[in-house]
Amino acid sequence: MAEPRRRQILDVLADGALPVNDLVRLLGLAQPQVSKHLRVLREVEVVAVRDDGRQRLYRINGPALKPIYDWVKPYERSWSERFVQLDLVLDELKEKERADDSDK
Amino acid sequence: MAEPRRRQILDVLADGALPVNDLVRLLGLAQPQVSKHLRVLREVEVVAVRDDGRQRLYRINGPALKPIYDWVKPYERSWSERFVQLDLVLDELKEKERADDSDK
DNA sequence: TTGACATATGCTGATATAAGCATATGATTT
DNA sequence: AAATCATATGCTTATATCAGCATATGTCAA
Repeated sequence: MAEPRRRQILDVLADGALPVNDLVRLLGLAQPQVSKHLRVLREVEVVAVRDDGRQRLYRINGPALKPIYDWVKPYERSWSERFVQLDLVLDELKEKERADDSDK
Repeated sequence: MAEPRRRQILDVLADGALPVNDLVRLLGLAQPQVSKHLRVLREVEVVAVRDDGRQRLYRINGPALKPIYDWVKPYERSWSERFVQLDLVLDELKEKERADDSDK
């Protein structure tokens, strides 16, 4: 899922479920490649399939993304505006301190 | 960052900045490996360094994780309790429907 | 400045992963 | 049943990535 093509596939699927061939068209990749990437995504369960006649509709499986969310969430704090500003100030102070030290 | 060792490093750093050798001890990896992983993490800016005497203190750079957060956040909805329950019900209905169809 | 400590980099071999092509499987229409 | 459409899989080659070892760079202490 670090692979850019996978991200791309997921981004496209974000707008809703799609059959494989639509993905092929939208991404400009060869069909086998797309199927293989989908296989990987399926195995990690970040994507789900539903058979629809001769097509197979792929959609994003939201819940599978929860672990990622949980992992990143604690850091949300560190980029919320107020804290970013505060960190900048602290960094500046730290720099100043270093400068003072080397003056000694 | 898909690499488990990187995740491990980040998890350890989550508790605060650490010098390389502490990471080596905590992770049980060889020092060069750790340095290399840190290099990668540094390049992606998901980690920041501060020189401290002969040590180099590494810490997590929260803001670099924001893009991941932003990407995953839209799906938060899909695993929040109410919706998960709803989805389960819908899936069951769908199954039932399939069963009925094959009875025909 | 020499020695010891902390960290980084270069190189090699092993392993994983993707692309590309051919082809298999499975469902649908006639 | 045959032809056709949609998707999946097998195989090969090219490329990326990691571990491990040796060694380089930079910093502090005596």
